[in-house]
Amino acid sequence: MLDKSFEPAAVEERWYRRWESAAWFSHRDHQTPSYCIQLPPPNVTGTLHMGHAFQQTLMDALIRYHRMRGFNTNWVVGTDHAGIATQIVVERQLEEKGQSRHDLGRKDFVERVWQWKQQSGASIMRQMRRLGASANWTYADTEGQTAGYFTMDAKMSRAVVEVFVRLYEEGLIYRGKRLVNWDPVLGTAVSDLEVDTDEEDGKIWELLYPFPGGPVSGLKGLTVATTRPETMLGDVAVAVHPEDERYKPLIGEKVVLPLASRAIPIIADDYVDPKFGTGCVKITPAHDFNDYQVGRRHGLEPINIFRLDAHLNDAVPEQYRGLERFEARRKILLDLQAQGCLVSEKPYKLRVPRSGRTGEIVEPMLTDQWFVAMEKPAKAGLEAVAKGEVKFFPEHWTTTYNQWLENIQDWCISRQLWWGHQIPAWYDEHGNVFVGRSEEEVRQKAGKANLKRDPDVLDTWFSSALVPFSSLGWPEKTKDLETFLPSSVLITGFDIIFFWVARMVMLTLHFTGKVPFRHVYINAIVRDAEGEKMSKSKGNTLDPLDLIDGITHDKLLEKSTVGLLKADHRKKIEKYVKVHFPQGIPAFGADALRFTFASLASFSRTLNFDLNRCEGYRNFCNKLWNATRFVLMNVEGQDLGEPAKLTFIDRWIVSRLQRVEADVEAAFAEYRFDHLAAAIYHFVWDEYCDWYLELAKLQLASPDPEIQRGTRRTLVRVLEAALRLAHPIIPFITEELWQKVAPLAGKAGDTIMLQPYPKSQPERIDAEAEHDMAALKQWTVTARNLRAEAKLAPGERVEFYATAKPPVADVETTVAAIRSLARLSSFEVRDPLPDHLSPTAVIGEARAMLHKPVDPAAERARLGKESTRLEGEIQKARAKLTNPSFVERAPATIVAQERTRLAGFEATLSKIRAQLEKL
RNA sequence: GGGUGCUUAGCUCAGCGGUAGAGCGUCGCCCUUACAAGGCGAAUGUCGUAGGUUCGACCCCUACAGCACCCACCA
Repeated sequence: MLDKSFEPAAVEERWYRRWESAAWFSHRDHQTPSYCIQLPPPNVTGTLHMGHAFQQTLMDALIRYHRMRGFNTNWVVGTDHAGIATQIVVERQLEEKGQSRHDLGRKDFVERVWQWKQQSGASIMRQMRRLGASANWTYADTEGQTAGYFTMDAKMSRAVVEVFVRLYEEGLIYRGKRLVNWDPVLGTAVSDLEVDTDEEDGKIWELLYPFPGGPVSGLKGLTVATTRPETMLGDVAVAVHPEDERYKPLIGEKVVLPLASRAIPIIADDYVDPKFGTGCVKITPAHDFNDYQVGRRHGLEPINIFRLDAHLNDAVPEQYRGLERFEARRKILLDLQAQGCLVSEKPYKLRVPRSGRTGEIVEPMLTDQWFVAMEKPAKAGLEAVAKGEVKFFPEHWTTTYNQWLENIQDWCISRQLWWGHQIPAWYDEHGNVFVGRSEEEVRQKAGKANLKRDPDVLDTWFSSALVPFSSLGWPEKTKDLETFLPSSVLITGFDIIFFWVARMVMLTLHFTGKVPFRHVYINAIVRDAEGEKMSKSKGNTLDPLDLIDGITHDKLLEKSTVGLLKADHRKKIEKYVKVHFPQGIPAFGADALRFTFASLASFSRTLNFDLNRCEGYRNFCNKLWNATRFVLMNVEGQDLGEPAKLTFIDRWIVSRLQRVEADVEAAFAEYRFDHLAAAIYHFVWDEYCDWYLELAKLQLASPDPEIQRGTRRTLVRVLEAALRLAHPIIPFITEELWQKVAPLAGKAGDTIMLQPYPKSQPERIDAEAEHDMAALKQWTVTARNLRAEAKLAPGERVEFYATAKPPVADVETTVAAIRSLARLSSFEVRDPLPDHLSPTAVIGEARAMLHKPVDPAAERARLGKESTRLEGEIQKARAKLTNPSFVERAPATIVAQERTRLAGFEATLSKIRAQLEKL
């Protein structure tokens, strides 16, 4: 006997252990068609958030669905070393102890990060398991932690080195001194994508650069505008537009750079917009991307004025050396003012480039870096999508992908960090570069003993980009590469289309000639119930585990505010938690959470996570639980054998089952998880529970044992199929219930997760049964309406009269059902209806009434309202039908349908009018 | 500057060239032995605005407005 309500905690733990220890998550032979998903490897920077849980729910649903359909499924999982992000996490930990990574030294620091990685990686994998992820934990599990791969493990690292060496040998990786985005706090280059430029309030200054020989035609000098006055010390020219009449004569002349007392040329370049500001632009090639290009065009040598920590270096006049950049700005402005060279200072909105990781303002910095030439790979990447080898869902993301690849820049892949794949390049004492798979290989190639390895590491996305093939054993020619590449679908967020998706396409194509995946499903971004971005500082983040296990208000508050430094943040969060979670969060269980995610996964861009929805789906789980409980109570130990008779009610639910199975299959095929969740919900609750179970109660009481047997068989078989149907979304509860139901349905097996997925059988769709059931429902609902109208006492039963029998094949069964479901004491056909002042209604061709006195005024009001509605409908339908162009041009079926509707409305209206007369 | 998405019930969202839907919430009545995490019933909408195409538009087209996001080198 099942418990009275569904308690997820015990069920979940028990079944997950069983599934995993039985190795049911592993891929199978290579005979059957394969279905493979690559998990976007979570960063080992902490724990999983709602976005992860959402993605993983969808992936697991797809994997379970295809596994049940007999595919050789392989959900390849792993974790990402997440270079910068992880290094920062560990550096912060050291900071709390008053240490820096330099106190430890590189070797010990890296050792420290590895320790952290073990801890974080383990907690991530625990979370995924709690959610029910049927991932292939033992696949590519080099470190033996049943956690899949780690992007820095030995095997993955080998692939990284191999790719780097090959790209270098092909000339697609090169090293050079370039202007790159520099994070002065981290002391590393970052890629364009890792820089966020937001508009901020700042200032713009106008500076006067005087002519060396005194005023020229009334002008003291040229006035330039700048938002970064401190960079003036690195200026090498002033540029004007070549066609600008004001300055044309001055081109080739010089101005004096104040403070630095250097003379710099006036040059002409199209880049200058003569209409903006004064039409003169200071050129600082070493510290501005545009100026760098201008400088190159004019053969001007950049002057680097910053040290790597963004303090001024020795290239500037002595009084400024060593100053931090903003301190330098203040001093320079003061000095310019003193010299009369500061023309103006105005407030200005400017776009400030900040490092995505530290929030620090990045400094364009001339440094030696490694790059991947992207032009050729980008072309291939565009082509693969254009040819449909890779498809985006929703499709419009293709535009985003294309636009980025069409304007791609070379990718700076070197980072001046300690945590990551160290670049396999060595230098001799002359600075010559040697790239190879190992120091030994390089020594031999170079013929030199004294080599020094490049200290830099690779951008973390470099190794991520290889995952589709490196996780399958590349560079070995493995069977798995043939089987699981391309993978079936990638499920990921739009924020990493550039970082990751595009780069995987390019590099996988380049090294394997295959695309990495056939489909890309871009999932919605999870927001809170009000549509606000989830962020720690707002306190509106949710931990998926808290939704599964529940959490008290106090604990939640404690958790949300831990580690917060700012007092006003703390206050805001306390308020948020108090308002939104006054009672904390109840334990919804993993299934309810998963069902919520699925039902919210439409193709819209954001997903507002509403706790109320989650509660609704927990209730759904409980409904399913109790329906099973009912079935077991009525079927266990009872006769399920032949001969059995099926009524139209039995055939109806079987017919509905075929339809929902087809709907679910279609929804899976187009990644409409919301549709399939709704289809299952509606079938189980509104059809099976609300109607079939209620009617089954009657049939079980039938004197005919064949009807009883038929009902029991139908109850059990439909439920068993429904459990399999729902399993990919709600795996735990369906497994628990299936174990009890399956034997009764004549099914054997250790687990539901390896059972065949229900397949719609169109030949079992029964139009007659559906029609008759629709009539049964309609008559029942009408009778119930009349009951409500008549304000009957709770248990009160009344007589029911109708002018005709329900238009069904099996009148006897139908009438008995209506009597029972609408609680009628009798059902009699009388035409005309008895002359009582009772609530009446029209059902199709028939009229019906309850034998119960009614307040004439209330009844008049109700019928009046109904007749007004009908008059409106009639007017609309008539207007259509009297419009010749509608009758001529609309399809015949539509015209006929409209005629039928009109006739129906008119018949109903006349009956209602007759009743109104009587009142 | 370029691009994308969104605008439908109080809230969160589906939807389709032919009768506007769901969940949650709201309002009645009911503890009817599967389930009160429940049952039965009810109310609620100029489908952002203005045009156009069409016999017919919430749906297709155009413009506009508002919201959100992405990309881009204007000092």
